[in-house]
Amino acid sequence: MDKQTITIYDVAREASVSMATVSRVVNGNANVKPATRKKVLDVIEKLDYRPNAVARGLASKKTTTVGVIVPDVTNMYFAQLARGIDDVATMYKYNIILTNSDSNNEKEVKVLNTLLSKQVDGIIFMGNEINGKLREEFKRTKTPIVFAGSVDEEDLYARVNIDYVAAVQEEVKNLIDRGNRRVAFVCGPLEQAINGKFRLKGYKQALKSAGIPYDEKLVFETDDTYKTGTLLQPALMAVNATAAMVTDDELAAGIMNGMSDADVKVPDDFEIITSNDTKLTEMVRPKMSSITQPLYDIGAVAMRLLTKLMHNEPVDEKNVLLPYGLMKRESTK
Amino acid sequence: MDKQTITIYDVAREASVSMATVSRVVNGNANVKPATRKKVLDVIEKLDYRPNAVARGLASKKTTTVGVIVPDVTNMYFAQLARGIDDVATMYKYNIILTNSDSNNEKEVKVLNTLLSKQVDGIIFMGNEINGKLREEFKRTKTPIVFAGSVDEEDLYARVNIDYVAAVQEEVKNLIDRGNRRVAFVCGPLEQAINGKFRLKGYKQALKSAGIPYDEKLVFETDDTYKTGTLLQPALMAVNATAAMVTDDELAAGIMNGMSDADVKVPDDFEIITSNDTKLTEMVRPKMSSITQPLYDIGAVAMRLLTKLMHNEPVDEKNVLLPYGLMKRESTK
DNA sequence: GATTTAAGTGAAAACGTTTTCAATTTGCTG
DNA sequence: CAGCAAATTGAAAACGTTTTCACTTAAATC
Repeated sequence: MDKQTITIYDVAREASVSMATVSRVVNGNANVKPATRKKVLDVIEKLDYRPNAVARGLASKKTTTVGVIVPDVTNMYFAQLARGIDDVATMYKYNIILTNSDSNNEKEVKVLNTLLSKQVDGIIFMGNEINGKLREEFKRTKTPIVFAGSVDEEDLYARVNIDYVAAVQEEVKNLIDRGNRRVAFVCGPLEQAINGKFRLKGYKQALKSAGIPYDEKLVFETDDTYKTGTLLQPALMAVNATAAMVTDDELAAGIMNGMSDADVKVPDDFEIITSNDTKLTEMVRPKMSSITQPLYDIGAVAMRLLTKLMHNEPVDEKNVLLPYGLMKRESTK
Repeated sequence: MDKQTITIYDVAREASVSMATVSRVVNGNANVKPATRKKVLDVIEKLDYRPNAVARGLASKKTTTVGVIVPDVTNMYFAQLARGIDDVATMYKYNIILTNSDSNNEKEVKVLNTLLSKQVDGIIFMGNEINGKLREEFKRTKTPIVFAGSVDEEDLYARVNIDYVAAVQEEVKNLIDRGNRRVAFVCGPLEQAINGKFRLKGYKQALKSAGIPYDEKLVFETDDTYKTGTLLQPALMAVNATAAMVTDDELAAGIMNGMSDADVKVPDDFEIITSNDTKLTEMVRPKMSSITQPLYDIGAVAMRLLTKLMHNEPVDEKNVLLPYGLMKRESTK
């Protein structure tokens, strides 16, 4: 407990300079005579002095730490985003406080507040349902926030995404063009804007363009889990769907395996296209065709954007859309 | 920038008490008259005061933050551990600074030092090669450290694992008993003690018990990636292996898919057993048989152990071994 | 060599808490 | 109602930095 810590004051005394000077050399301030700098550096080395980041944070009001709120790191989609975030954070000398929210609103609010109390310099938020309470909390803080892979209907916050509407529309169109008249839309909670307002919109637009009436029975609102996917086959068959546009890879994998287990051949009897292009798409058999998103980059760009915000640099566009694509694998014809 | 923050002093003035009293009510200290407590609480509410955790950390020398060093969150094995850690950390009011090391020694040392400079109250380390420099750094800090899913040959640090030797031995024995005379051992870097000293030992012991001579050609040292796994089929066939004990699920999935793509039937022509029992084992086809490890629990128990260390509570056993098992799925006969 | 300017340095005041210690109140006991 | 212990409170000193401002010193100019 009584660890005798070496402070800046010890260094100052030992090098017979003032704390201010030590602080200057530690922070690479130019206004120090080379000779003094060397002297101080030597003492630092000798005493093995390590600046205390907490004290530094209090004095400078910068913690070089950012908060990252994620639904669940255990989901590859978010894990890959998180990795992108951490890598560029490290690049800019920031660290990340990572917290799992389970997309639970109460937890999100709570964790946001503890992050703010810890004086993080910025926040990256993932999660797509920004309801009243949470939005309020977002609004009252001056700490920069950016959303990663998460939409903001109100267009208030910086964020980086792909064009979900266009991507889904395009792929559903492809499905239709290949002869599928009954394309299911299997998604996570519709309350989440990314599903309910964006992807669903793309789905509807594709139907409309093809002159196919929208049939509510074809949309399946789920919880985005593998398990749920495996149980969906009977329901999908019951509505005569011949293809599905799925919004999550684990969910899609579940559906696909459920189909295979029920002897429904993918893609011959049922086509599946998924949305996140995580590693998983390559690991399952058949490999899943997917909308491609630069997951790592979404995280990386979001973090980069956040550094700009934190340093008061101008940002040209706060709604960043990264390019998407289609990776045709084996779950579509 | 000039965000007018409400400090404890503002609250004290407004409630006409001293800072000390405010501090007491904020920290739930019992020695406050109920009436004063209420008065202070009201002012806190009214002013919307939020304690500054950085100042608090400086004064109390506790940051309620722990550092977590992980090779790569993008690997499900670690993601699941991390999730366990975060959940119990939250339970005990801690937050987690998560950093990816890529098992790179230089990065590990660097990140450890920045975590220490940030005055984390404890550290959870994942990674299995504790070489000179890193070990040195570990030794010189008084900050509690626990290893999660990571062995320590020197038996110095608290850690939570399963009995890798026994688990591997048991499963290799099963493979042999089923008639496999040529069982390959496919692992990550042998430099890492968990592979080179523990699992390999179990493998050798199983061979020995069965009177099968150890053949170096049957051990494949890899980098634990899916991609590498997919390329291994020819080499495995070349040495006439009929089964493989694999140390990582993604790697195993790669091998299995490589086999299937080369028309080698799993498990009829080649049996595979993997080691981590991540979600992935259920998603691939055939589903992979695996040594089961309570991944989430390893993380959770590690964090729980760390809280004890941080609070100077006695710990009965610093080398915690959680139970393992075997989940027979479809990649073994 | 006197004067001006720039470079280098230090003293001390923040930063927003916790914590120690002493002082004051309060509640009991007899 | 004196006397004492217990319960409440406040003043002020940490905690380990950064940062401002004024002061020296060294260099540059004429």
